[in-house]
Amino acid sequence: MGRGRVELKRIENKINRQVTFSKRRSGLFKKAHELSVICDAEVALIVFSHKWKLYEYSTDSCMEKILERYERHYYAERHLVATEPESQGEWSVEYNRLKAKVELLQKNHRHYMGEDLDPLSLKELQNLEQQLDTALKHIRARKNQLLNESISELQRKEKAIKEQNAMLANQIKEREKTGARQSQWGQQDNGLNTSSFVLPHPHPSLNIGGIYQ
Amino acid sequence: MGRGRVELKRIENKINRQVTFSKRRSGLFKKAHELSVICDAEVALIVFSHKWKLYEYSTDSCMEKILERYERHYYAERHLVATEPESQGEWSVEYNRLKAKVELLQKNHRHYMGEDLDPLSLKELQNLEQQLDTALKHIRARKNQLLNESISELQRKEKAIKEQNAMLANQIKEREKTGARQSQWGQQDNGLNTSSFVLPHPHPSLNIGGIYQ
DNA sequence: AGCTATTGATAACG
DNA sequence: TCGTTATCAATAGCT
Repeated sequence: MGRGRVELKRIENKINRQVTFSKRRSGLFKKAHELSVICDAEVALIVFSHKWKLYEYSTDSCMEKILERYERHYYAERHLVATEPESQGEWSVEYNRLKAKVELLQKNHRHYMGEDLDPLSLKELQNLEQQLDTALKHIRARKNQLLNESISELQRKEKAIKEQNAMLANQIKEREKTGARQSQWGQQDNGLNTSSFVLPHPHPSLNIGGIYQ
Repeated sequence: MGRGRVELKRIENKINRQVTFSKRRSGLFKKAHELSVICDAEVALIVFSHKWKLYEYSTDSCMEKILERYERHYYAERHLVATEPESQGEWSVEYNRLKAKVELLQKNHRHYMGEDLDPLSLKELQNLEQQLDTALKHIRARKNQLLNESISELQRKEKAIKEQNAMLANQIKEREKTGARQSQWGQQDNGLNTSSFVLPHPHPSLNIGGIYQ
């Protein structure tokens, strides 16, 4: 609707996208409200802009109730009725809500581990694939970041140690010179006590790929 | 829209309400999807019919993620203010156990989505990477299986339709022959009534990758 | 934000 | 439930 048809594709122009978002969002909210009133339904609608700004609509302004019902839906009433006849107090409601949530999360998690895929549609599989692909990219980026940091740290340490080595070598050289001079008068404390050669405290282990932390 | 305007009021006629609900619901879902794609937004839409039947749409079929983000918007504050001082009974033990479980699952899930990776060690990242890699293999295998099944089905259909075409072409040829013969005696029913040419019922759509069912 | 030309959604009906 | 069509509503492109 409007001048010229619109294809189902992200609008690249930022300004245009923002304007369209604003218009369509209010249109969507209006339709959601109409559905809820005209057809006596409960509707919950959450929208995040691409900048994570939140917009929400819910029938009777009662989002929590609807979300709770949504989460409990997968747990079904069988548990509430059959397994929990001892609904002694209001806590059982909250408890069952949590229980439903756990089940939902676990189901989801199995999918994320590539299990129980049979009930998923092709579209859902494709979404899952893309989601995991993106996650994998993030994980690998973070891993590489850690590896690079470790490498940099190692190189820094290497450099420091080399410098220390050079210094030590220098000191030894000087000592030899002094020693050679002093050997003419015999062995005695030359004023350079051994503590001068003690290495600084070692760097703590970098623990690359450490198993326990 | 439609013949005659609609006022914002519950439809009393049950049948009408049901029909309108069905149509408007799919319209709303379509618009929600369009908004999410065209404007690069995240949308979660939950609808309960007045008989508590659940319908849902969410961007990328990832309702949990959006709801979690939604809850984080508000629960963040609430958590800081009210830190459950009402440990009234033994049930709170079980309840808190579940709560911890939920939090753990959610934390885990975020990691599986490539979020909140900073606190993870290199070793943990590598484990996660391998896990996701394996999951991705399973998901792609399943996806390919579905795709191949669809292709086979399409080829089967194609073959059937081709055979039908050949048959129809044959019938037409025969009919022309008969028609040519009969034209010598004038136009009359040749015994092949049109119903002989009616195609069998079409195969239902395979709905490959269909978003709305 | 406001204005239209258009397209899209859908109420009523079959 | 499904398709069609007359209407009305939403909105794309401009200003």
